[in-house]
Parts: sequence; structure tokens; C-alpha cells
Amino acid sequence: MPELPEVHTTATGLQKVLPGLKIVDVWTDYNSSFYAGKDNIKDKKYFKKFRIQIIGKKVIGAGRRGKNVLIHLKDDFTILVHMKMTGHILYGTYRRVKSRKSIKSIKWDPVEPETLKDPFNRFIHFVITFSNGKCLALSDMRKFAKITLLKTSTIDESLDTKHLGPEPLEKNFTFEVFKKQLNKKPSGKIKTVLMDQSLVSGIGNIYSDEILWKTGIHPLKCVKNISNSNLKKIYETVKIILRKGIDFGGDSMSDYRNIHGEKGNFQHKHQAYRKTGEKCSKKNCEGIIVRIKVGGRSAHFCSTHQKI
DNA sequence: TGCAGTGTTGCTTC
DNA sequence: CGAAGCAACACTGC
Repeated sequence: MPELPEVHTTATGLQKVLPGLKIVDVWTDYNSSFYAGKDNIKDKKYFKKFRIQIIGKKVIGAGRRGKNVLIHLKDDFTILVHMKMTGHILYGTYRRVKSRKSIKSIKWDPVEPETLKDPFNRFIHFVITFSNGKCLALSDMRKFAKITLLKTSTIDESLDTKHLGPEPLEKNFTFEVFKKQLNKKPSGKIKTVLMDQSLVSGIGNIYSDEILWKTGIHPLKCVKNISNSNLKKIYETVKIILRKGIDFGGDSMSDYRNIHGEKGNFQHKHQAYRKTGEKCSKKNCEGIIVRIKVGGRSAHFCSTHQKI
């Protein structure tokens, strides 16, 4: 799912429902077979401590840093959730049932709202139950998500967030800041640089394709070869496209859902991403959208109006 | 049927 | 040093 607009939509939704609720239970079935480390809940010991530390705590609020969802608790605790490729957070009433296949296996069935009834429910791997009987559930098909517990007062020094670049929708994200960040990688390809979380946080594959289509810049163009006026154009377009993603409730081309299980609509607004072979929709442009690999990711762009 | 591809990131290798 | 490859997992589409 999750680029800035999707994470933003999730965080905004959580902020409306979570404040004041008390955590009464926490459950997960992420195992520790891979990639566990000792720094997230996939490690059994970490989860045990995590559980003890958050049970009984009240939620103060929810927010976002880059592509991370932040859930702030009383007593200076913050739960950080990075949803990676396929994670999305849901909020509603769930029934805990034992799967017929295995006695050990637990499933979470949504009771309400109706919009939570979705095939992705079978990928719920993390659940927090609140004092009002409602649950926060993380559906995560590929199990790449990362959940950690931080001290709220030292979030900016945490390994998960300290490398993150400026927030593109904040007031202090000026053109000068943007230019300074990009110039740290003068020979970087613009698409790769836009997606580099240490330079600007929140942009991923979908939105970088859309930003470059709108600015008419080729994804392989090197930062140092982009004129000041085109950099300015990219800077403005980053803000416009991300804001548009938020306005449309995020992108549900794949499995993203808002916390009530509803799809966003930005996927209907794509001009480049996954439009391979289609005619470019820019006015008076006769180009075709093509796909190439850039930095190991697929980039979609118009071979006619996006100049290198 | 089988394999390339998928929104992310960070570690390893060259 | 940077760039590229790959792994973590499960599913879709060609």
C-alpha cells in the first residue's frame, strides 16, 4: 500500500477514533523465522515485552512520519508501524475464532462495519483490542510490516525515523530545502532520488511516476542536469500530487484500504503508473507509456513528452 | 504450469 | 564510496 497519501489517510482516520481508548489486549502471529532481529515484534521476546508495556495504556493520538504510522500512548510510549508492501490498518469490531485447519491457528472475523468484510481479512497478523471492544487490526499479506515501540520524546533519534528526510507537505519544506536535499545526490537518477527516504520522505513508486509524468521529466535524468526551473516544477508537483493522493483517499490499485475497509480512488487518476502500452493522456501528446527498470523498480513514463 | 512481477527497505556484494 | 542484487512472503497475471 503505503506511500505518504495512504499512510496519511490511515493516520488521520486513527486520530478520529483512537484517542482516549485504553489498550486491553495485544495479539500477533508474526513468527520469528526470518529477519526478526531484536528490534521488532517478530521477535518473540520483543513481543512479550511490547505486550506488557502497552497493555493498560491509553491512546493519546495518532500521526505519521514518512511512511510510518505513529500511535502515541500515555507515559511517553509510541507504537510505530511501517506497513511496507502490503500492510493496511483496519479498525472495527472483530471476533476471534479458531481456524478449523489447525487448533493453534487463530483467525479474526470482522463483525462490523460491513466494509471490513474483505478477502484481505485472512492476512490479519497483528491485533490490538481496546476497552470499547473495538480492535485495530493489521492486514499484511506478505508479512513485511515492522512494528516497534518507541519513547515518544526520542522518536527523532530512533533508528526507524532518524534517517528520514523532510516532510514534503510541511510548511518548512521550501524549494531551498528540496534543492539542498536533491543536490546530495547530484549524479542520482531523478526517480531514484525522489524515492530516497533520506532525501524526501513519503514518495514511493506510484507517486514518483505520476510526479515525473506531470513535470515532463524522464525518470533516468540526473539531478545535476535538471534546470532550476524544472527543479522548481518538480518541487511544486511533488506537493500537488501527494495532496491529490490524500484528497482521493489514497491509492487502492493493490490492497490498500482505509481504516474502515474502504478503497481509495487515486488509482483511477494514474497517468503513467501501470499504463504500459497506453496512449499518453497529455494534451496534444502522441506518445505511448513505456516501462523500464530504474534502480531495480519499474518506472512508467511517456517516451515522447518526458525528456531526458 | 511456471515464472516474472508487485507498493518497501536494508543488508550484502562488487 | 556508490550502485546493484537480493531477501523477506504470498499472490496475480501473462
